[in-house]
Amino acid sequence: VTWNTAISSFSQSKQFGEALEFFKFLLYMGVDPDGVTIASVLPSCSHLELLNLGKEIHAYVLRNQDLSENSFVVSALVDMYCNCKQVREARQLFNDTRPRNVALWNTMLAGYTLNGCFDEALMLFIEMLENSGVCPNPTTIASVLPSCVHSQSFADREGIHSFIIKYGFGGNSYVQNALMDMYSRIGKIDISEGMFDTIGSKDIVSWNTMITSYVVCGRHSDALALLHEMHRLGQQND
RNA sequence: CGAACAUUG
Repeated sequence: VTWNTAISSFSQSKQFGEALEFFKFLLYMGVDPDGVTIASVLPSCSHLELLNLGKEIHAYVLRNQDLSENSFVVSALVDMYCNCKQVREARQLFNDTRPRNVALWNTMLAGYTLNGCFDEALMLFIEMLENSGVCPNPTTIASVLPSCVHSQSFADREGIHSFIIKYGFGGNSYVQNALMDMYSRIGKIDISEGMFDTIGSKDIVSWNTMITSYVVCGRHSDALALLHEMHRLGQQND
């Protein structure tokens, strides 16, 4: 338990290397890791793209009934495979896993989006809505929105917006930012502008999204004005 | 008690 808190504090402060070092040290000491340890250390493999270590951990998980049934562990494994560009492996694991909770679906959707498999992401999203019995949450929406933007075969961009409102996710800042980004990418920057003005708590991503939207459509003076306002309000950026 | 997934760059 003490070890787990050490590992999770490492990985939550983005010190992935340290988390892994500590994990290896624990194994060396003969401690056998539980589900929390595994789920805490896997994001480190994921972000550092250490596929081989991730596979070793997967092998270890397969040898242990409790670990294989831990939903946190399975999601973390799927995420690790996606971040290492092993979408096939991730999907395999996803297919073999039951029951599938929201986070597992979210992980798979985000993985498809990350790897540019936009149509697959949308297909999976539809499958989730139709026959999974699992309800989407704001994370689901924020994972799948970029795929709506980039997929050629998805035309109904406003449809997804009303869908979001219907589910009551319109107030989530991740969703708001993703929607702003979507509208500016399809050339409806006036809608992005309107959303930006009504967002109560603008974060760095909101500002960045709006500023770069102005830049890409050639409204450089608006971009600069917004940049200055951001600095005036004391936001961070780099 | 503590652990996994998301939006711009």
